Amino acid sequence: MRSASDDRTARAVIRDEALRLFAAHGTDAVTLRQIAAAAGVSPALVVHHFGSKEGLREVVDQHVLDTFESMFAELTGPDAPDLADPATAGSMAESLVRHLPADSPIPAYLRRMLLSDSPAGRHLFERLFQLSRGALDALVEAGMSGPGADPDVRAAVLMANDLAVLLMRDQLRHVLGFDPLSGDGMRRWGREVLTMYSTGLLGSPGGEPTLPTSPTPPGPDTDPEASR
Amino acid sequence: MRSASDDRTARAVIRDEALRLFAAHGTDAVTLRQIAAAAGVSPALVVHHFGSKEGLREVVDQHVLDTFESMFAELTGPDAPDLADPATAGSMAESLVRHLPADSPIPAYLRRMLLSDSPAGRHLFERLFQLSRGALDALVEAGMSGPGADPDVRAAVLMANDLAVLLMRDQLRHVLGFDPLSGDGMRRWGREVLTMYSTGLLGSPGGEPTLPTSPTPPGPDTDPEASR
DNA sequence: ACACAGGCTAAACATTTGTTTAGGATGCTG
DNA sequence: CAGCATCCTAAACAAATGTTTAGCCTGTGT
Repeated sequence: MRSASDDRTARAVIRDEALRLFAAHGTDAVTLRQIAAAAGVSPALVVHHFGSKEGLREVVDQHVLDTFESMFAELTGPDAPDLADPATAGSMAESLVRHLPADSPIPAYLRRMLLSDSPAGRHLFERLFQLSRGALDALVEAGMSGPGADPDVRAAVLMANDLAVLLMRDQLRHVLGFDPLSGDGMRRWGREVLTMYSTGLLGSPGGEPTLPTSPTPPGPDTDPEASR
Repeated sequence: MRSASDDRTARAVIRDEALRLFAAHGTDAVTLRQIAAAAGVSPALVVHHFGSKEGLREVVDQHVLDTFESMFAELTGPDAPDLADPATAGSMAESLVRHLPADSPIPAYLRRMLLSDSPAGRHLFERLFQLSRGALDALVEAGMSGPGADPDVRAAVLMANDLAVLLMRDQLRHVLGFDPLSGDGMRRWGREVLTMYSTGLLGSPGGEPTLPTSPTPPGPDTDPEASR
């Protein structure tokens, strides 16, 4: 529901409530009457402003995509944070929740877009893949990663690992007991991931006395084959 | 539609077609009339056999869960394959598609279960987490992995990385150009993941920065590393 | 032969859905 | 004030959905 004093136009209120409901339950599961009720207007007004439910969905889609793009413009823009600095080199999912209020419905909405096979979802996924591909190149440039046997696949693996937290956020919170996208959760999750990225599963993290003997991984190979 | 000679009972045909349609489009998006048409029966017969659409959904759910459990019984059973052997130690998602016909709707159905927040989905996720937790213990026991700073989180990270391929299968196929859960795709994907798990992103510390050119085409099933 | 049970269907039903229609209120402009 | 555009609503509408009703058909046991 909206508060009594709200400087947003009714159109904006409808759009925001639709975004919230779509993110929580999926576009198909939400009815025009639910949206209208949440926005405090009549169902007919929703259609009046957006033409149809599909029209509303497209406006919400674009609104979320615009937010997404403007948020990542500063990550790839002129003064982008240094990817080589492990303090700033967070995951894409982390960057997302860090730039948004904690109760923002946008991460959940992006999750639904990524899981759908709509054109918008595919476009978003391609954008993220480009982003990951560029990030891998930057890591290689900085000497923090090898290109792998197949750089495209390596970039996809890194992206998949990253997005997995966003996609399974609720289930992970349930089994782990904390939200992996909360401030504290991101630290705990990120520590394991960074350890894995830097030394693999066997690496010797500082301060773990109970580790088995094996001093350093054999490191038998780097890039046995060229990229395709 | 069903072929003329089909030894399954109509009840089984309905269940199988419902599974296929549910996996492809989601339970809510599929109507009783679609299921009936696909099974070649009347909508009323579906209700006659299963009471309601919800009853049908529960039967399909249980059918898929039974298949899942029986499939993983042999992975944790008396003569379980050796987790320490890299030739058999595939991911959970891999094991799934390996034990199923290529056109089975079950992976897609499990995907939808994992992404839903239904009790069945949560239960399945917990089962997978237990499985992953046990697999990590076995890896540590075999000296192939450290426990990490936080074993629960490490097990969750490994599981998330694993399930990510299942959840984003279609999108990954779209950007990579191949199905990461096909036989060939699993090799290409698994190679990157195993390299990462064993040595991290940098490989051997003195790794050469330039890509060696190699005429070797993709396809050989030789594992490049994996000490053993 | 007869009754009867089970697999099965056509048709109707109640509800919900997105959408349209017709018009009310309010404020701005000549 | 008159005219008019804008924002908005109540009510009706058509289509689709899950479900119920009533009954057909076929095989089987007595």
